[in-house]
Amino acid sequence: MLDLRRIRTEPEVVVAELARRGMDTSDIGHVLDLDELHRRLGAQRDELRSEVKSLSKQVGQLHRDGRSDEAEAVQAKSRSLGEKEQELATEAAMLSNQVRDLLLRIPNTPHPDSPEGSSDADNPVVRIHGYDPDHFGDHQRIAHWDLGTQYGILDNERAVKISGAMFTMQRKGGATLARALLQYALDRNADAFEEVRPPTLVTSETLTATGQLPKFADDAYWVERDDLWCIPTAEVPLTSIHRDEILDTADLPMRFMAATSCYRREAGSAGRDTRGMLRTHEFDKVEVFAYATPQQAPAVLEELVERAESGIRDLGLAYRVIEICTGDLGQSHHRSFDIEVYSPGTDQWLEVSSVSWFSDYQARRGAIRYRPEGGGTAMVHTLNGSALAVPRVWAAIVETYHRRDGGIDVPDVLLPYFRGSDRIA
RNA sequence: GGAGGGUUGCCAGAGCGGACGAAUGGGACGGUCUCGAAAACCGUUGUGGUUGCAAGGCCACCGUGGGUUCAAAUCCCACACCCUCCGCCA
Repeated sequence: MLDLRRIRTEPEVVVAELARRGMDTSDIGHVLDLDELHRRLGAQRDELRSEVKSLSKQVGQLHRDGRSDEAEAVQAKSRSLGEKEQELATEAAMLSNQVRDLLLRIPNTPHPDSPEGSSDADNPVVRIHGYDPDHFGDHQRIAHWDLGTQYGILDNERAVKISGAMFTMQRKGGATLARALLQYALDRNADAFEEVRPPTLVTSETLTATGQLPKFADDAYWVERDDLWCIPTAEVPLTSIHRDEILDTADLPMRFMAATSCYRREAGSAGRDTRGMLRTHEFDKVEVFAYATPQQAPAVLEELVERAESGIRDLGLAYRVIEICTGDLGQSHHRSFDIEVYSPGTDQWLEVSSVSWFSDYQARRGAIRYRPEGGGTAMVHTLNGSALAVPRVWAAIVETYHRRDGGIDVPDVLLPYFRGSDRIA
């Protein structure tokens, strides 16, 4: 959520910033109009309230003095003022809700350094590591869904029987690999991040703080009976850990990490990437997260990118880092980088990590504050990134580590998690 | 799921229709005293909205949402959460 006060004081600047996303900025004008009306009515309401209060005090005094007849007259006056105040209060509350509803749907402003662009086609590649198309042999040019079935480590046919399309099931070494990746990602970030095992069913308030609600309700699973939502990422519960709190500035940056299942309806992408594990309704991911001061945020962003990137690098996979352009930035994002792993079997770059800086956009939704030097309170900045999203990394490993003479090797860094075996299959 | 008890400021805890943004104690911060510290004493100590150049003014907030009243922390209703007991259960 953007700062209403800032929209009020420099609307042209906010509009210009939002225009970089290529979006229609007319809502800013609506907000401004409604807000002005709201403040006008609110002031009138407060004035009436103040009068009612002082009249009420008079009534009390008159009664104590035994002048009840006079009190009655004052009561009557106060009553009629109170009715008027009620009307204004109702109207003001309605306006205030309208302003908030609009504000919740307006996206974050992009960072000045976020590259200009209108779609994912414009996302610049920041760097490429370990990619040489001639380096991969024919045995690596087999898609993971074929290899997975052949070696009995992927059983999507039965996953579909159990849960329907776009669900996946790994078996044997494939299941071990999925779990090992989580353990690996947690272990390598344990030096700086507190491990958390958060709830994965959350309230609407929680899902609103990070930005999924109200606009993207269709993308999330909803448990109607209990009005709870399945998290699409651990970012959601981690961000809300300190919702409605004022953090100790000395504690910042505060870092958390969590391995959780993530649930996505993938509404609108039916029929896309249906084979294998490239797009599934449920998958596991290790998320790293931080609350920071605005001053700390840029360095933390860099650190999160470096951590996500080195995790993929140490697995021996080819990857590239791209920066998200203004037209492709998610609603809540201020600045973002994606890490894409190269899948030799499908000859595609697969997004395996997204690292983002949200400025104070989420913090304002969740009322997460700190005390800056010089007094008062201010919104913290939130940042997060996938340390490792399992399915696509799983796919890239199975393809990359397929041996010419058959079998699939365990990447060196995962050996500690494979119960003494050095083969996935 | 059933029965009962609770929810007040940073914490503990009083208040149960009118002068209560809220006693008292603790903590924290500042000061006096001291060579220094402790103790003692004095003072300060919430968040948000709006208005104002400012000083300040006004308004809201005692779990949440409604209601009664001239007036609600205080009365009524609903809901949420916490605690105890019973049931069920990994």
